[in-house]
Amino acid sequence: MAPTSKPTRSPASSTVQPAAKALPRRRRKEARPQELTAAALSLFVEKGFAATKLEEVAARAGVSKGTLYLYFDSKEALFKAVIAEGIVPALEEGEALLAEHADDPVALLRELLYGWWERIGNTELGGIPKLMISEARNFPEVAAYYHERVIQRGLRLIGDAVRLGVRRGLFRPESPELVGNLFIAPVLHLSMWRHSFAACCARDLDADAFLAIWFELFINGLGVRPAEGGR
Amino acid sequence: MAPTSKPTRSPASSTVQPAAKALPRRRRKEARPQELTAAALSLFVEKGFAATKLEEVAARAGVSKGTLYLYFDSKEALFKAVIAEGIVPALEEGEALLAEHADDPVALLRELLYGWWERIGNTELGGIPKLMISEARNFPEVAAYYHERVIQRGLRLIGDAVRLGVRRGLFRPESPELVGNLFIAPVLHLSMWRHSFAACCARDLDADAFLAIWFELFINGLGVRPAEGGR
DNA sequence: AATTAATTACTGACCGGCCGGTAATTTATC
DNA sequence: GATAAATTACCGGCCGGTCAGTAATTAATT
Repeated sequence: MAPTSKPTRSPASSTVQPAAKALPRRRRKEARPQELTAAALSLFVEKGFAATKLEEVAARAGVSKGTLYLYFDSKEALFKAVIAEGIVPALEEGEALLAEHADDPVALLRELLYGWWERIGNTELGGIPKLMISEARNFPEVAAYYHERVIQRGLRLIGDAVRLGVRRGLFRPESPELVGNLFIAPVLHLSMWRHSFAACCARDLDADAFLAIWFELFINGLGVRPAEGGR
Repeated sequence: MAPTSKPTRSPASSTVQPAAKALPRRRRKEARPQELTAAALSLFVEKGFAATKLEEVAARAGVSKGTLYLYFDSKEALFKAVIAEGIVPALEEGEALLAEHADDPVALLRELLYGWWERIGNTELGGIPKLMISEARNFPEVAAYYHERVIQRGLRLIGDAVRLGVRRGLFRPESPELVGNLFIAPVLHLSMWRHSFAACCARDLDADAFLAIWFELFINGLGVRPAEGGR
């Protein structure tokens, strides 16, 4: 970390070294942006946005810092590109599921849950929720960008699925917004755990078991009840 | 964030100014540590650990940076003191509830949930979960400290409550560790939301409604079912 | 009680290293 | 040899941590 205070003793190499040894210095204008955002993603996820040095990003992409500035105007611009490229496609896939399973809200939610896990949570992209939560307050512009293009869109999708279930009399009629937030909270917890404490000093959770229990508990808990109440 | 890149345009004042105007320079050896940890807590919560400048902490405590170093050896030492002072007492209170409600696991869980919200979540301390998740990987020593003294202890407490309910035939016999993580995920989500997006560019959630729905859904979902299954 | 001596809490200027960003230069390609 | 691509050298500001010195307080001496 380079921020205000270095991690003092970060485990990984602190010396910046090129990914590959001095290659003959190729020119590959087309491939550069992707290589840079890929390198940036893994470093942002690993150390956070503020703590990641642009020189490292460049080195991991096999390029010099100056080259990075040929393709991105600033560190924040690079950040936005990482988000746009990484998350938005997966979100579109999720929206396709809505039409596909409109007749079965429970199956839809299950597809969304496991689909998210496979396409995002269980991937390098799974570090993005932690990244955004961590940096939102210090980089409001990026946060607004993410909130508008990812969070609102994702919550609308879940909310639609919940409304579908309510309309069919499968779920109790609670606020779709709150229920949507409830639905994602445990999976976000899972991915954030993996990218924080589990990455430094704690056991990881059993993801498959966790998701299975959660889905069952959620559907069971939201379902219309027989007679008695938890209260 | 001071780290590798400044927030560039952080909303708040970036000029450091003393909390009170130049007082005659009092000497208050006894009160200093508390004043410093209090100032540090609010700044850490507001901007994160790495992004908080020690000069700011000192200024908010009405003291100079040099004085801070008379009481704490380093920035990390200050961090640990903030954690220890802020969270541990509340945790002890929670453990007292276990004995008090050993006969009624549902009531126990409700007390733990709402107690946490009142004593931590709805307080300045509510920023600590986000803080720790954000900084864990870059400051593994502090993370280990927090994991050992707060997380493990808290999860053990919840796990005990769940085991109690299982033994009485109220809850289905799922892994107490996973169920414990499930139980806390939404409340952590709530407090982290408040200290990230809600603090910069999104609406806050209705905490009371959120907690009520969550508790009902959780108890209802974990309860032994009649016959049919969600799958 | 007044003066001085010794102690201790506190200050703020300063240092060294770091990193985002820029400009000058070199190398590749046609 | 002209142009585009990439590198290297460099700048300026920032911040954790240090330290020589100052102000407040207490103790000793008369």
